[in-house]
Amino acid sequence: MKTQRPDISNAEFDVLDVIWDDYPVTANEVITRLKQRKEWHQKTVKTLLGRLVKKEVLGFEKQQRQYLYSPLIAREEYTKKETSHFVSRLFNGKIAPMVAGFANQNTLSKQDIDELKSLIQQWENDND
Amino acid sequence: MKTQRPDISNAEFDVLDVIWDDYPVTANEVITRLKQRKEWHQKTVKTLLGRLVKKEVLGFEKQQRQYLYSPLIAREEYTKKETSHFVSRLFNGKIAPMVAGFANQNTLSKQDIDELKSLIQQWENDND
DNA sequence: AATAAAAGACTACATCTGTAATCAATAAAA
DNA sequence: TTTTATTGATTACAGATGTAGTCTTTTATT
Repeated sequence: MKTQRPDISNAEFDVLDVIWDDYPVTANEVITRLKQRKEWHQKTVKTLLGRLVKKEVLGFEKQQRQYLYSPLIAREEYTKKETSHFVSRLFNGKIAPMVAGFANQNTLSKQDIDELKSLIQQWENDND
Repeated sequence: MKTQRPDISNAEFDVLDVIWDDYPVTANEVITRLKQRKEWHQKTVKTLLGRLVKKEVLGFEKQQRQYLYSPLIAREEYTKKETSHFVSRLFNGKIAPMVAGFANQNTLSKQDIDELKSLIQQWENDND
């Protein structure tokens, strides 16, 4: 059984993303949060919420007439899987070339470097 | 003008991927290469080639009755842009958390670590 | 020369996506 | 209590995508 990733579209991801920030949330709160970044009609957001529920990416419980949505997948789980998938498709599963490409396209800060060093340090502690 | 990424679908990417390996190529050669990894009808491959041409991701020149296809975008260009986009969407543009997530999901080899170290080394040489 | 095979062009069609509008049920307001 | 507003459910619809099939034009074959 291959590790499966739920198929989340771009628009759906934007919705999920603000829900991960803090949940459970009502549809209205989601709409409000998205207003900061997107120019979506509320109906659009509701459609996306419905699709995420159908895809079993979101769950909800009723609070009177409204729903309180919560993610059924943790952000970390999702990003880890997507990253593996991405690196495996574009970089043959090799992380260094991806970082190299990123560094070549973007500017790395001292902090980025320090964090990477720290990761390496940790790996070396675990693997001596 | 925002840096634009040509919109290449998953299936289209698989086609482009084998073309990047070596080109120019005829449709038949592309079909042959893809047989190793996909179970696609040749008509399917031809459709994808046509769509990539329409999207100006591939160019071609006639060789008698056949076409010889070549990419109009370098693999490196494409992967760099996709990576930036990916990291910015899923990790707020921060590369270290993405590497951390990857490392947590996958096993890093000594070679991966060495390559990362080397990248850091290089950055430090350039930024002292 | 008539026929078949092959290449690309065009067409097909179900599903997914982006982006809502309408409908039905219910709660709030007048 | 009749009206209105609000919530989720259902429907809409064009363009993208996966996955081919048919049509037209050439080039091989017989």
